Amino acid sequence: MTKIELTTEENILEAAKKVFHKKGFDGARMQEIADEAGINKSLLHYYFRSKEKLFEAIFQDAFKQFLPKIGEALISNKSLFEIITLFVNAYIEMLIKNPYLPVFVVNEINRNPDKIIDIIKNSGVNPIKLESIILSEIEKGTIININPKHLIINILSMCVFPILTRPIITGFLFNNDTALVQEFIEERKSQVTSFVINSIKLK
Amino acid sequence: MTKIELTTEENILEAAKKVFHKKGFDGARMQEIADEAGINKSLLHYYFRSKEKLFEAIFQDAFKQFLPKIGEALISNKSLFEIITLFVNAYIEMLIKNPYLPVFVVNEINRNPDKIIDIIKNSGVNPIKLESIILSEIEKGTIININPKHLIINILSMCVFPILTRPIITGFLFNNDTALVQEFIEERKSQVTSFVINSIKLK
DNA sequence: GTCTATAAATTGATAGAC
DNA sequence: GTCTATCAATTTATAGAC
Repeated sequence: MTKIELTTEENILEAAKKVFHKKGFDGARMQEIADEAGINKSLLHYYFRSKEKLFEAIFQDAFKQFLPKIGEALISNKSLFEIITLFVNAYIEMLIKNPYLPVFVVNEINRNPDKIIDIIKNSGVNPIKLESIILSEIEKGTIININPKHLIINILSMCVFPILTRPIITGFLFNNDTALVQEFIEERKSQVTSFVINSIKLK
Repeated sequence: MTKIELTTEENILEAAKKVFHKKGFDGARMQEIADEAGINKSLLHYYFRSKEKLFEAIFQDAFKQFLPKIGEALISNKSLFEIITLFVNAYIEMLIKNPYLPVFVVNEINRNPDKIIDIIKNSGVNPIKLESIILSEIEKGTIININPKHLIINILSMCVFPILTRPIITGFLFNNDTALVQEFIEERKSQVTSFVINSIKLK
């Protein structure tokens, strides 16, 4: 970890991310963000006009990161199985590094769908394009006939859900042994990949 | 819908459930719960001592309901495939009827894991017992060799995730066509079932 | 740009009449 | 049991000195 000199604005954004991700909009306090950033509360309003504005900045970032990116995995004509393998590994790895991200995004979107829709519109994010790839693989006869939307949701579900419910899993499946849970989450990368491929490959 | 005469306490609990599920603990207001119940704010404190106490009552109920119950599906020596089919159908059906339940539970548990652990302990809920059934099926050679914990999480993931992320799915996969999304969620029952069985059955 | 002081509004909770 | 009135604490936001 290199200690980099941050501008005040970057400093605020980092502190706000930490607090908003952990407590959500309703639970977060401007005072706590100021303390976390080591500055005065008024400065928050000086840089961002209101709590809402500051939140929007944080949420946009979080949402973009949460959205599945298959860009890198798509390069250079890889097979669907390779794409799935690469994506699952990269996505779970990102989620491990940002454990609060899924709860934060999912919660805020459900609590305030209307407000969020506007934020998303302004973020210029595009829907994923994996669907057509899956369809062409079905036509080619590489995989079984399956509704691409369901396949996509199946994959995402199995990546994100364990992160979302980690505290419950820890308690109920692993008797609060956090080391075992960490191992379990790591295993998901290979487990999800093989579970999916096993289900859609032609016999 | 039959209009049943409710006691004041039941009335409060119903209103509190509605508000807490939708807004979470931090977002919920005692005033709003009182309005929803058509009573005075002070009465909330008369029946339940504080906002926290009222919340605990609601959360315990929600958590119990959220926990997968395979009790009914286990009766009378059904095969694993039948158990999975019955469970997935019943669980998704329950989630459709309680769309705010998963976000509510997942969010509160992540925001305040310690507080929640106590509540869970007092609720007397037991860990699920599907694991041993899966293991015995593997020994019998009915299904492939798979880590039961991963299989269980896979199934739960694919049931719950679409409900949790419904607003995002609506926007990105269905261009905000809510009727299509409803149909999609209904399809999950059969899609998840066959996806799972397809993956674990011996070829 | 950054701080102190304070306003203005909200909210959980209680006291007390009926 | 139910209501009115009100307190006490919190919290976002602003005014103004430096």
